[in-house]
Amino acid sequence: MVLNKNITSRKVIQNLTCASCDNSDCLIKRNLDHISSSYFIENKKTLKCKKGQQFIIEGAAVNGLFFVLKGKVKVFRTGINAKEQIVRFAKEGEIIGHRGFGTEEYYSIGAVALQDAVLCYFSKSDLQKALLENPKFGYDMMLFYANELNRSESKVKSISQMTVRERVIDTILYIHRKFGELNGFLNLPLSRKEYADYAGTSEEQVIRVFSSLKKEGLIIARVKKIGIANIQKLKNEISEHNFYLDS
DNA sequence: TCATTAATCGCAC
DNA sequence: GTGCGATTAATGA
Repeated sequence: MVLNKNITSRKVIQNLTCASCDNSDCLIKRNLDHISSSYFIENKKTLKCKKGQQFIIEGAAVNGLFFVLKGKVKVFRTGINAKEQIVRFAKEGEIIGHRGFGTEEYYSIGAVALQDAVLCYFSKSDLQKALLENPKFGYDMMLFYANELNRSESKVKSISQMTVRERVIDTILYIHRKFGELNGFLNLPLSRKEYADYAGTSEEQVIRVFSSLKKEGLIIARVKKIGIANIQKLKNEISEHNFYLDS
């Protein structure tokens, strides 16, 4: 585990306001017109996170939530034998730590930046007020929760019913859907271990599946850069499970 | 360059 | 399918 390296010092930047932010994927930004309480926006903090830095620690007290302004993040849970289960990956505009909202007192997940990231942080009480005062905002938030729940439910199914090979393919397709491609490679470099942690298998299995997929000409793998050579064939392999619905 | 870290592969269970 | 350990490749100081 390489986790506990960089969990200190979160840098706070002051000069970023929601009004000047251009992140149209952000739930807050999208609802800025509906949010009347200005204190809510004023109290937000913007943090910079370096690559590999952990900004949510499992078991820490929940005081608010994070929105990803820039960068990519992985969210995970530590299981027995310190095994990491990656719950999801998040990109710009997504909420992190949302399950801690409401009645939960402690984070049940950890989160680390996969690349240099900028995060917006809102306190729980401010957010609560804003949600109560703005139905449209609350509704958007609810849609987000519904989506997350749906995805997490399909994930349970995939882990219990798919073979290792299918799960790895599913993971590749998930990354592809979510982060897209750049120069023919998935736009998110991940280690084999991270693929394994998401797919619920071991690093070795991922390597094995990758090399057979490579031989079959379905993917291209150059170290951390993974490219999809034949997306249709990959989709076909897991089509009977209907898993490419999730986000 | 050298040291560290990640990726592979073979092999036993 | 799983997991250890040796080997090799890649990356970073």
